[in-house]
Amino acid sequence: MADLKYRILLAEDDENLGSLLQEYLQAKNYDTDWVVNGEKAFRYFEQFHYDLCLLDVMMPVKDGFTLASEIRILNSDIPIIFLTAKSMKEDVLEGFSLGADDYITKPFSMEELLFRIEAILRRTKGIRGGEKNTWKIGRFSFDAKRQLLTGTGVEQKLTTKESELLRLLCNNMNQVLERNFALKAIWIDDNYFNARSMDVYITKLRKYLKPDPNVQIINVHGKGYKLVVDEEPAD
Amino acid sequence: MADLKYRILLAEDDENLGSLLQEYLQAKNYDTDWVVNGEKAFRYFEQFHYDLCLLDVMMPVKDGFTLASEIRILNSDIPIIFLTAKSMKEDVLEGFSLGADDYITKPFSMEELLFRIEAILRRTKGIRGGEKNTWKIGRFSFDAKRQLLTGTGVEQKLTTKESELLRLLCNNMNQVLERNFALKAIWIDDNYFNARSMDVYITKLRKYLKPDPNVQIINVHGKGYKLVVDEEPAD
DNA sequence: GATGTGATTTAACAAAGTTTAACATCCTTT
DNA sequence: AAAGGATGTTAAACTTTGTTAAATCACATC
Repeated sequence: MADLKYRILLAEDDENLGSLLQEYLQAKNYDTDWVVNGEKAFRYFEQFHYDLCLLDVMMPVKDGFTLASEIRILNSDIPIIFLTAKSMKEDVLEGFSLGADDYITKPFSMEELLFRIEAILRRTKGIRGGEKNTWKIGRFSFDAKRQLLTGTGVEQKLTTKESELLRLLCNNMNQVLERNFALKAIWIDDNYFNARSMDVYITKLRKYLKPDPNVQIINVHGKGYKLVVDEEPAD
Repeated sequence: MADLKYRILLAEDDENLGSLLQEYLQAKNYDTDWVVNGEKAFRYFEQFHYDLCLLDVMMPVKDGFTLASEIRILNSDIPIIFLTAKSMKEDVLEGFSLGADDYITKPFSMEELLFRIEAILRRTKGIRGGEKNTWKIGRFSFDAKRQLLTGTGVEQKLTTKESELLRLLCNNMNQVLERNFALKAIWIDDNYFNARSMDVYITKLRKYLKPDPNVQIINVHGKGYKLVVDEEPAD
């Protein structure tokens, strides 16, 4: 259970998106190889073993569909998810005929993608290691699935956004959660207004967490936020 | 149970869409014949046996409506689904008067179409091969076929709409069921009023499910709903 | 064809979720 | 210390959803 990592092949030519996705998937404990075109992707696929492919449709050198059909020759079972721009209905449909298991249209949120990945792995492999969805935060306990923050007697129902943000903070407990990363993960678009919106949510979370002075959301100027919990001296 | 395949007649002049649909339906275990105009479609219909017709409205040689009325002369029972471009309200209505069972506006997703097909076959024939139609929801058990929600002593009969909505929620247990998808799947049209109607049904379902506090229909603002069940710790 | 019954939709108002705006404060750099 | 950008905080604006009841529709029965 400890480190049965699934391996993902990610083919995406956009450098920003690619590295972001890789980082995110790594953080989620998927061993992810990222390549920037279909040509390289195929060479990787021949050489290494993967449990799932994430292919951008529009790529230089070799597009995602062509790549998929070649991959299918080598392996008719491996799950394939296409990343595609909106408004390409027909193309997407073409993709299905090549045996894609799913597709997701840009822009998408990280969480969305993760969900699709997990759903597919659940179908093809067994259940996955066990997505974590409850945390202890000082004297609170947070249930992301139920969107519930309990502790100090009261039980606080969280809204979806509050819950998603807190979940990200928990995933990066004691580390810096980068603003941009959180924005892309939750709001998809990291524009000015969404950034301000996120600030508002940070304030809200701080208010909820106030009852325990050992729990803090610390701002790291220009970088992001860090959820820190000072351990109670064992009495 | 193994290979009782339903047979579908698909009449669609767009080559891309046609072949794609055929492939998809084949993959979903429907034995599908695809023809590119109404003329041919009729000849096929005379000659072979089908369980369902999927007719494009706009076709050369013979349009879908004309075709449908001719098919109705030969067989007054067979389910017919029209594929139609958006913005043809009146035409669609005309179609219904010819005894169409349903219609779906382009562009549509494969999933949407599949759901409609299954819904209709569910109504007309019995249940389809591998389709799930009973679920455990916390301490309830839901039988979609008989539209019955049992648990906590009482036995609640559900109306058709209640049952279809709950079925969709169950199919996406613990995931977000998108508002739009549900609307298109159940109400066909995703306009404002139907959306409000759906809200009313969510309230009704919540009321039925209230007796078990571990079962919740959580709203995801702007996205949809998710049915979450907290697993009882096995005591 | 009128009538009654349950299902579904429409209406009306309440409540919650999210974003935007406005202004205060803090950090960093110069 | 001053300036400029980033963050904190609160409240208003706006959008979506919740809930209940009345109106309408659909269908069975008489």
